[in-house]
Amino acid sequence: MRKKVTLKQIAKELDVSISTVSKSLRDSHEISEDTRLKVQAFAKLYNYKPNNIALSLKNKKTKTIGIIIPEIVHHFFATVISGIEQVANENGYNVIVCLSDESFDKEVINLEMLANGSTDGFIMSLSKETQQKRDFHHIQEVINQGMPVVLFDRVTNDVFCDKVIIDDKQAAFDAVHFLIEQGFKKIALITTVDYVSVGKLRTDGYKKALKSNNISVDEELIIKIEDIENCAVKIENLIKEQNCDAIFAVNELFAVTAIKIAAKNNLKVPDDISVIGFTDGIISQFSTPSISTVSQNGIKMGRKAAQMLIDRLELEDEEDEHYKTEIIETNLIVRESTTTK
Amino acid sequence: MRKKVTLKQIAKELDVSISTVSKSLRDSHEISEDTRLKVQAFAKLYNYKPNNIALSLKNKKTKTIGIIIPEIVHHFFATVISGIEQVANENGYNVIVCLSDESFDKEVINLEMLANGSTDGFIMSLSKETQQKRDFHHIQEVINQGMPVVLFDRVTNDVFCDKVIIDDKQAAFDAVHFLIEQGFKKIALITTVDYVSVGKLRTDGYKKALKSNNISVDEELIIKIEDIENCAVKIENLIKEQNCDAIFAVNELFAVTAIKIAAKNNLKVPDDISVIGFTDGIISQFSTPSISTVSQNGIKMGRKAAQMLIDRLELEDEEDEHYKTEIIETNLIVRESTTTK
DNA sequence: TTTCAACACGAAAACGTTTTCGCGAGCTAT
DNA sequence: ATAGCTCGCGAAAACGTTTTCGTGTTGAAA
Repeated sequence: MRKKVTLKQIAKELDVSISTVSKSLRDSHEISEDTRLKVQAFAKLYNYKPNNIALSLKNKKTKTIGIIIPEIVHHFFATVISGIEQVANENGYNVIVCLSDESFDKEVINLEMLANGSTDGFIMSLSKETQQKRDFHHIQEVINQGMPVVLFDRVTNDVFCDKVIIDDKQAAFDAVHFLIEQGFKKIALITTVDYVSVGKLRTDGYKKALKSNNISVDEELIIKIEDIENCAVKIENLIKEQNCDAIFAVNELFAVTAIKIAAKNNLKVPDDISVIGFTDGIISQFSTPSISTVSQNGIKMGRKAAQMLIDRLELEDEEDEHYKTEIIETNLIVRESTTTK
Repeated sequence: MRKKVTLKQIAKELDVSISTVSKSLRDSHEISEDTRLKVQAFAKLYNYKPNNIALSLKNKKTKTIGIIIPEIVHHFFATVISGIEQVANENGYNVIVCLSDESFDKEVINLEMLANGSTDGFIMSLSKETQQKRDFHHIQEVINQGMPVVLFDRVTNDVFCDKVIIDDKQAAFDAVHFLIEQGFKKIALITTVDYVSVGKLRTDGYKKALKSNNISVDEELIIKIEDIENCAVKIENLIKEQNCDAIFAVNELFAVTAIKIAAKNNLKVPDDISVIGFTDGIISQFSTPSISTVSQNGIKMGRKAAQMLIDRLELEDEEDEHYKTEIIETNLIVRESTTTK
């Protein structure tokens, strides 16, 4: 087993000082060509690579970005990570991923764990529980310690930092407006409970679209799902009791479930009922019928978030407290689950 | 901005030595209760937390696991990460994720980057390109340096280390055997090119099942997909020209695509043709009809891999070269895409 | 011959820990 | 009174780097 070789060992072998070795490898002009070449040859032979940990300690920079997200088994989050990783890689950064599992405590623990020197900054999306408690002291804490944080998707106004979001309200508005344009009048909404920020915003967009088209909002047509487990019954009730002609769902799980339940009740999508989802994930693309949806462009979101974080890290000198909120454009992808009335 | 406080700063403030502070915080009996409590109170006040990087350097342990996978936007890999993260967390480890993007070069770069002190060991699944080139020197290299490596799913016999796999051949055998039991005779196979190890194994299982049931293997019924882009035409040809009564697909993308194309050609699944996929991902669960499939249990795979790696890390003393290959059991999930003939 | 610059290199500090060892003060026992 | 022991603490090394500064040797200029 050939353990990694250090500067000290090279120095000893070649009978020079550690400084000389270090300088040689960094092509310092202080070192004679003779020595320099000798050292470089030796280093190459033994495959010397500087130890990252030592460098991190010395430079007070880890070149590592911490990502904290609710869960990874979720296509949208996976795409965001993918985007972050691209930009991180292009800039010589690594990413370390922690999952909060939608738990406030885990979010805090992970954050504190990584804040002790492991990362230079964070990119995160809030857990449900955190959004519910509205407790963001842990995030404020790391910001106060001088670590940049970028929030994405599930953000909050209560903490000042860079953010990357989509215009959830506008996107929902567009989707519902599209349905109205196609001639639908009785449009139901399947959304989340209000404390999930994006759910709330999409609900707002839905209502706004109806109002601006002079359709009154019927609360009977709106169902709010708490947890995914028992959503089926609620949706079934909706479909059976209200004979709506279209459904807007705030995520693709709700959308595909609605489609399945419609089929079960002998309603064909899109002939009998049109459905639009949110998030252009695997489900929307591959289900039958494929689902018209609002594309969030997770890759772009991740890339943007990473770029903002790295910019702030490399700026570094004086930190301007001028935080930005970037809005990633969405677009409506029309597929088979919608038609014209 | 309250920067993180260090031992040195505490020592200075309290006018004691660094050693005294360190020992106090670690409840050393060498320190009088007076001093100990004083230091602890002060440390708590200033929210002292030891710097991970410094600890890593000192202990020569990072408590970090490197994960290198082909891509993260892939439900199976996401579940594996999820499983790894669970066990890592339970044991006080962090995970740092790198994506090879199916590229050999990126795999090498990532591996070398992380091998320079950033992680204690690796969990990885080979990129397609790596499997094609059959070049594993980079992996052997880090193993030689004394870093444990656990390979999962896409593994190779050419490198000696711990592995976690499913019995791909057996699982495929079971799936095809199930189809035969249901009365199907003309069973097609949609698989990958042979250098993808798991694709090859599943193909073998398919053939074995046919033979053991005295059905001859018809190469016309087997199509091998190189890249996902142009799989549709090949599958369409298959469905049109061979009137098979069932299809076994080696992943869920192939399966769902087959179903879509069947529908396009006025063949109903499962009435006209039965389909079994591989990988119990989002698609299989939510497509219509839902897809019968072989469940790989990614979470379990990830948990097992992490446990094996950590065991080896904590064993540490003498490394027994006795590498194990764990096999995660699979199970056939029967849903709507299959029926009886 | 003296002076001074250039050259080539080494010593040491610094990053933040933990841990071993040593040392002085105070006490007990002979 | 003195040896020896315990207690409480500090100095220093170690992990692997980079970088500043100092220093000795050499050669050339005055």
